[in-house]
Amino acid sequence: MRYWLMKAEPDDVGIDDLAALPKQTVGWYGVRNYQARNFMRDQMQIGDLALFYHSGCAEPGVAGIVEIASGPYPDPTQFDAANVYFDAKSKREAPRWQQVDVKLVKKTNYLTLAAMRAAPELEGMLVLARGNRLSITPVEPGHWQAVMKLIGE
DNA sequence: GCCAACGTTGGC
DNA sequence: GCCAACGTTGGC
Repeated sequence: MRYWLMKAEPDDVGIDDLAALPKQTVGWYGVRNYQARNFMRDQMQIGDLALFYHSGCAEPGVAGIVEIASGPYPDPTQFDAANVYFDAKSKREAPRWQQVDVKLVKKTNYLTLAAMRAAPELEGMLVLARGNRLSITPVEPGHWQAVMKLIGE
C-alpha cells in the first residue's frame, strides 16, 4: 500500500464539498498530465491513502485524508465537448485520460503549505520541491507519518 | 530527435 | 496580476 498527495482546487471540489457528496466519494476527473495519470493507472491500489491538498487558493495546504476507492477508469469529462476538460484528441475506443474514485476518510486539522515548508521532517517531500506542478505525487511513509503527527492524527 | 514557442500551474 | 517553472506542441 502506498501513500499519495492529491491536489484539488477548493473552488472546484474542496474538502467540505467532498464531505457533502453522496458516499463522500468523488471521481478524480480532470487530470491532464501523463505522469499523474500513470500514477492513477499503474500504481494506485484500492485502499491506498492520500493527503487531500488544497491548491490554487489563498492558503494552500493539507485539508484531510482520503482513500482510493476504485481502480482506474476513463475520465468522462474528456468526451464532453461542453466541459473544460474536453479533449478532442481522445477517442472513446482509446481513452487518453483515466480517473479513480476517492473517498473521504476524514477532514483533518489544516496544515498550511507554509507550515509544511517550516517542518524539517518534511524536507524532500515532492510537493514542496521547487517548481512542482504535478497534481498527484507519491508520499514516502516517513513523510506521511510526519504529516500525521503535525495534524494531530 | 531537437528545441523554440506557447500554454498552464500555482505560489505569492 | 505577476512570473518562474515546467509540460506539450509542432516545425524542421
